[in-house]
Amino acid sequence: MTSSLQSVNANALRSKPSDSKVGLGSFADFVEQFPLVGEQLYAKVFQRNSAIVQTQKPKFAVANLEKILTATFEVSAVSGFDRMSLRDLSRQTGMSMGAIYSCISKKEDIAVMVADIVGLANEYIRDHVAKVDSAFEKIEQAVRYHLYASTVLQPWYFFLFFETRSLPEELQQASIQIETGAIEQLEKALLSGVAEGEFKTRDARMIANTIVVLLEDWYLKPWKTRLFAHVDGDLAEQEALINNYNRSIIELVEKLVAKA
Amino acid sequence: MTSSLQSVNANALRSKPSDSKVGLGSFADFVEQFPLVGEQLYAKVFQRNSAIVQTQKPKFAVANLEKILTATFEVSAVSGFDRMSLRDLSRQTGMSMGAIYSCISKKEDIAVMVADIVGLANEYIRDHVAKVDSAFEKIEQAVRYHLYASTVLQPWYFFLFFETRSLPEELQQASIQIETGAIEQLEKALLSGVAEGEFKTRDARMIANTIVVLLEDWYLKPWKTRLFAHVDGDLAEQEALINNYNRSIIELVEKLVAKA
DNA sequence: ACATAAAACGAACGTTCGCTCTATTTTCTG
DNA sequence: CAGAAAATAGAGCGAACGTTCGTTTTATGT
Repeated sequence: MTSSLQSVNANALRSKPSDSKVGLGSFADFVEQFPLVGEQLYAKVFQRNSAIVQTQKPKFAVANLEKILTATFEVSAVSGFDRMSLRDLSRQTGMSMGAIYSCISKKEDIAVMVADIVGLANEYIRDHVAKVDSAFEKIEQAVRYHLYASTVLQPWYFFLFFETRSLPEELQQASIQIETGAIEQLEKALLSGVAEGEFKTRDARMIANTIVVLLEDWYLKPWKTRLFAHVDGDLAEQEALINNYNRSIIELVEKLVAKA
Repeated sequence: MTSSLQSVNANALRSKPSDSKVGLGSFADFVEQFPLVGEQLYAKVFQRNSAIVQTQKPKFAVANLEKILTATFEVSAVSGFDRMSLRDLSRQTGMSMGAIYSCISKKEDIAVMVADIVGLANEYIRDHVAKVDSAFEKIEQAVRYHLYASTVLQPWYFFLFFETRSLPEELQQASIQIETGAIEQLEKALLSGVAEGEFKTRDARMIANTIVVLLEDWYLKPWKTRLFAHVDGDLAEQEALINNYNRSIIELVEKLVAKA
């Protein structure tokens, strides 16, 4: 019960994770700066999917998208997207069938929009990491940014993982490539660290893969850390839990690469 | 492309993994000895679920269960259990609707039987590991046995992971407990290794959790190692791939626990 | 060869699905 | 505050779902 996954110690409450000038600050800072939080998130959903969203007026569209997506996450986390009927969705959102279909045009559209946002979030991560120079810091920032983004967007990441098969075929491929892309990005960073003498490992791909599955674990099994039990609760507590898990991953990587 | 996840070197072809007297031999040995392979598997399904299986004569029941479960794995790996209609299943098995319903009594029963077998396999793993003394060997054997079992039963493990939500509530809990149980078992082994001075780590739970997610990765993402592309093919090649992945995990653990 | 019981069959059942349609209400605009 | 435009409600559509059932076929024991 004193394990790093469950307990939160005082050190973890620090929020000064990196000294790089492009480095990411605390989770609180991230939440203020990340473009896919709160109202901005659903505005972005509307903006990027105006082709499939039927409602034209942003005011209504954004509000309805929020209702629909929130309800989708709630219902389908329990029973899955396929078992969620549009009548369930109507009940949960308080919207009528017509209201829902004046916002989306097919049930599948909901899944498509989720895939789009998660893909966008991963682009942000990729772009952010590309700005970092040192190999080790690349990894540190990739892990941190990914944890932050997948905390804020936990239901989105979770949904995409489990409901990929509800997507049109082309998007299924794209969704798999998000994972392989993340592995390759980390592997590249590790290999360049080895080339520059910063790291020592023969097993870059295994390490990269380990990092990725640990990151997936964070948003797939939140009950392991009880993070999302208080999702509406204390931001400082969330911060502590993330920093704690983040540090566990980084320490693990340090041991694996025999960092110089 | 020379990474440990994808390449197979000559060393990995060895099949003498352990010197313990209760230690597990090669994958080939395991396949001969494991009670949930080939015909025995479906006989066991029938035996343990005779209460819900409608067909009485074992001869018919076993043959039909094999058809139904095989077809379920094939269809629902692509489209998910919910989207798989019993008409799909009828087409894929070559059985009529009536024939299917003279074997099972509800669609849900299929998922229940899968959960039962995976649960049983994990009991075998637990019992096997309990016989081992040394802490490090406990971990080694747990990893090896788990990889072997989840290779042989890959569609079963895969299905249970993705379709837990199709189970009755009580079994959903049980299915989660399989994972938490595995983590706790490994954590205990690690902690006892620390107590005996065999290991040195402050982070037993994180390491245990890392092992478990890597084991899950093996059966969830077989395309990463292309293992199951030749599932009907060369046993020696499978053996090599498993040993390779197994060794990657063990080496990783050795680095993490600073083994004495 | 026959009798009996189990198994296989497939059309049909009631239900629910995703989705559409239109009368009505709400919101925006001049 | 009037009129146009947009959004809504919820009944209704055909299709597909899981399941049932009366019947036929097959296997088994004598």
